[in-house]
Amino acid sequence: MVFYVILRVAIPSPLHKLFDYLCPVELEGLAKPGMRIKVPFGSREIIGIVIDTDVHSDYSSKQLKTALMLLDADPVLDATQFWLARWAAHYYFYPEGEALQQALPVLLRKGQEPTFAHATLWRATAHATLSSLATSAKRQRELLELLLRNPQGVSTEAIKIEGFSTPLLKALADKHLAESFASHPRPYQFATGSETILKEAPLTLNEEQASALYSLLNPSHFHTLLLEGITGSGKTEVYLQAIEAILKVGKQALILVPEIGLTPQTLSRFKARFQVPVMALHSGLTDRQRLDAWLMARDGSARILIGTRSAIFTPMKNPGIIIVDEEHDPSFKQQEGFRYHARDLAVLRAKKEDIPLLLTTATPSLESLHNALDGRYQHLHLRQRAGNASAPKFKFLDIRGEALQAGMAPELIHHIRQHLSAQTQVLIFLNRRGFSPSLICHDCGAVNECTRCDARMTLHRSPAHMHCHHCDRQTPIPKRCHQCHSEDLRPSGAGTERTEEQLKSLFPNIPVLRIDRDSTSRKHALENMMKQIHTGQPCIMIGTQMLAKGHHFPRVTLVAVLDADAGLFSADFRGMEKTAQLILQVAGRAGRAELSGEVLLQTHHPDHPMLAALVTQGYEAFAKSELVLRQGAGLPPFHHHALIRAEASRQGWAEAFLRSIREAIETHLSLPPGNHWSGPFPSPMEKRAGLFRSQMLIQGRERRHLHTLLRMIMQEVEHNPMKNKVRWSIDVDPIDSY
DNA sequence: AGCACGCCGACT
DNA sequence: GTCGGCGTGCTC
Ligand SMILES: [Zn+2]
Ligand SMILES: [Zn+2]
Repeated sequence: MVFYVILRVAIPSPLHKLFDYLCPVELEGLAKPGMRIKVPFGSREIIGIVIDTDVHSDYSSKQLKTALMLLDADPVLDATQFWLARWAAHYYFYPEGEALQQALPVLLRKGQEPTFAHATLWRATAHATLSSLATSAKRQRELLELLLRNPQGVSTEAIKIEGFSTPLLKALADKHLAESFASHPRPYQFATGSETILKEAPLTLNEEQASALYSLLNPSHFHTLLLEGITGSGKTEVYLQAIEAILKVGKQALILVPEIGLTPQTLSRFKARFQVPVMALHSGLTDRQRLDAWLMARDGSARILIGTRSAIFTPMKNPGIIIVDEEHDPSFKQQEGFRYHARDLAVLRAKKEDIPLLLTTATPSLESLHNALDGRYQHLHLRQRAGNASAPKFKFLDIRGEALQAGMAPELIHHIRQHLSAQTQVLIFLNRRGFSPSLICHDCGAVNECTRCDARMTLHRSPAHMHCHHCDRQTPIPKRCHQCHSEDLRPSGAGTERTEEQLKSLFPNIPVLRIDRDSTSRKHALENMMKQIHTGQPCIMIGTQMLAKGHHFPRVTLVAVLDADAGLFSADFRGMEKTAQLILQVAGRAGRAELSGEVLLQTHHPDHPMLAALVTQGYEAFAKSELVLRQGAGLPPFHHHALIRAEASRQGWAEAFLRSIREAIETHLSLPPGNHWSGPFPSPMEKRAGLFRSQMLIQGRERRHLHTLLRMIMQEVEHNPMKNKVRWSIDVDPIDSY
């Protein structure tokens, strides 16, 4: 009898299973979990990840194919990554092979070696000293310093990342102070022990900051600190100093920031403070740059790693701390495919690696607040504004019965005029792009709708076209009504373009800057507008969420929110929370330093209890009463949600599919306790991008029982004859219900 | 998701 | 006749 060694392999395919292969004799003893392996799969050969070696298979050795080759001598995925990606795959019901794949840089998925690009390295020549350069040659001296600190060589790439230009390097080379040599090891390395960490001195902490820093670093083991502080309260300084402390003991820091938060300004803040290699992991990197960054993180040479959602899977050799900045930001939850929440995975990872986790925000998510109130997180506040700046004054502008001009009440326009004449800047927030959200026939009332979605087309003027924001369909602006052929088509409602136009005509001598995705899509457009704003001259900014995140406007004294009612009566139970967070975030742009700010909220509901609580008692009071409502209604974070979505090309198919799943389970199986199942019902926007959508919601009192039910659903889908006619997905802990 | 296999319409 | 349309089924 022959014994075969059998390998269990995760294959990147949408199938929710693992696959077994015979281990070729020459690979016996070599294959380890976390290694890439090439295997035959159907008619092709693909790269999978070894999950387990020497397993028992339900398939006979005759049915099993033989694995082809190992791609790694050591696991590419370290133990933490391997565990985290698999844990997330199970928790979010995503195929393990796909999840593991997403934890790897693209080049490794394609089978490339986990090595740095062949690079030209630079080092100082044997006789080079700083005194060989004139004191006036500041940048050259800095570059030479860098080279002197790294006698083993620095790659051209790393020199550029540090902000030195090629001519600068050439100047040193011409003076025979620097020389190049070929190699392909890591492009960057600091000798441990002798490294300089800081480039600039840290600021002095106030008492609250100092105690937050202390709580974060003590103990140095796993614990989660939720640090709540308004803009300008110095949260960043706290974590910069926490990073400094962990760098001093030779460890690395991982910082997650929201999708629009990874700006050059954010990065320069770190680079200005720290001497050590800072790596940004963002969508602008080439596959090669991403792999190099990943490798530098893994071998410990990159000390500070800043990235968006997917950076949670970046390996670290010496993990010291994880920081999730703006922890409430929805971009930490992936909205399609592998629907993980990076903040939640950060908790898991920090626990696994036994390091502190810092969550910072001005407006905690109710999930995090709930965890803090339950004692799972420490919760500290920074209540003092830096430089003793006074908090902005909030005021409701009751717009009931008011005649609005492009979304603005006369009193608002009056306020804008006042602030501008005081030579300060005004920021207007309207979370709606385009000129107008609908185009209506004045004679018959017909609305211009998207043919592929249950939604109105948005009118854009620059450039002029109709645009569906749900499926991206674009058409010319119609000249006549499609129903009655009238030519009297009128835009109804205001978007940023329309408000911009109105402001320009009201204030012809004042620059009006529109900041939204459309106006900033051209390269440097945003940068140029920011430059103009930072001259400090009076101006009006009108924009969407883009304005609310990341940017600081010290000369702004008036912030106006045109539609504070946006989330008030939304079908989504998180609407109120999202609106409150946005309002406070926008308000945080006003009145820094010596100028005090004013925040005007245009609303039809100045007496709405939640809105009033937010404005008069602050976010925390608001959030606590919102938590009470959630608890009463059995909503998250008290109960847990999972949303089963389905879509199909024909109306009714998606719903029929979901219904048959539900019926099959309810008639043949006994349900785990504590779950409340609702639906299927049509999605809030039933038709979108030409597909008809339906969904079911499951609310579970206990996670394990909810997951048991979800596993039953997975099983049932496998055998369901309609599964190929629909696209479907499970969303665990969904953050919206579209 | 890929990819092959297979069974009908319309093109050289 | 055969090229290709995409429905159906399978991947250890
Ligand atoms: Zn009409
Ligand atoms: Zn559409």
